[in-house]
Amino acid sequence: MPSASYSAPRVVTGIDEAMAVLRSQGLRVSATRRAALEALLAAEGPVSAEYLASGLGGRVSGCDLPSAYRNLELFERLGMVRHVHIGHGPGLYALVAGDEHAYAVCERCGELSRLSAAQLEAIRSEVRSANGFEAHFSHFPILGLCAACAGKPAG
Amino acid sequence: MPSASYSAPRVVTGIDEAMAVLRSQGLRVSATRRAALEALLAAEGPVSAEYLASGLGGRVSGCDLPSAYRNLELFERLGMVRHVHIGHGPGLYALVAGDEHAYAVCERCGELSRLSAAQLEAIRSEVRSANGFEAHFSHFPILGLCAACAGKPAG
DNA sequence: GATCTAGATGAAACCGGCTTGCAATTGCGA
DNA sequence: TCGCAATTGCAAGCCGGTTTCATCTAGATC
Repeated sequence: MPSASYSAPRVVTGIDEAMAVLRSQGLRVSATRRAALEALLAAEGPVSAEYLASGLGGRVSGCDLPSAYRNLELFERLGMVRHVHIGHGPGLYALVAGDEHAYAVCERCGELSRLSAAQLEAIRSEVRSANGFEAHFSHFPILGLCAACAGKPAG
Repeated sequence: MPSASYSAPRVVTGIDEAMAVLRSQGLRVSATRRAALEALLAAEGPVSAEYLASGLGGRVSGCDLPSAYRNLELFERLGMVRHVHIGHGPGLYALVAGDEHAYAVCERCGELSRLSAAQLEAIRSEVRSANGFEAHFSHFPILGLCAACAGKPAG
């Protein structure tokens, strides 16, 4: 599920900055959009559209699910938000952060491991020399076997 | 969507070999399973469960969709089949082949590029040294920008 | 401040991919 | 050949996500 349109990342750190981005594109700053952005800023990690629409479980103000999807897609197009797919559940959305990172998931035990920007760059450089692709690994996790499971025979 | 259970690859090249694998596990060789395996052998590349259930569009005998999914999942557990997710559509299933490979998809123009086993091994070795993971890239494609799109400014 | 209008919202229905429940069927060992 | 558990097909259901459309509202214009 590659995003329909890829856009340059745009790091926003506060609600006013985010709303300025909207206005600079001639888009409206509605109560719903403000709520969604505030929820994203308040969230501690990537959250599902449903959780966001519920106002992080009631902690902040929410909106209906289709609107959440519409706005998340918009924010993503503007480069303020990215979404990841980890596991079988829904996609998880988060504001674009300064430090890029990615996840690796063990297919056998489910262990989740985070790769730093430096580690990613080494891998990316290997892909670049293989086929010229400028890869990022932020949308899908890297799948495989963690060190512990790789040592054991296949179940 | 990592597979629920990872299993060692088991390359089968013919229908008899595949049925022997089933029998060796105490599983039944039903007409439906034989049909599914013959369709997979006849398919020219990864196919969706729906296309498989239709008997590759009527060319061979098919079965109902839930049975197709059940059997594909079984074959995957036995290591004979793997499935990939490329683009937004359904997962695509194929018999495990001798030559491992993976895909890279450009997020902007959609270009699909195949990575050889040797190229993959170089990338995998980089991941291994980063976090000890034994990565494979056969379930999700590697996403990024192809050489051509990476050169142009973000749209 | 009142008016106007395109852009945004919410409610409901819809969609595709996949799974589950269950009665009917069938492979295959005895 | 018989018996029964594994397997099947059908129908319904589930879940993540999208579309439709009438209503509402941000914000430009007067």
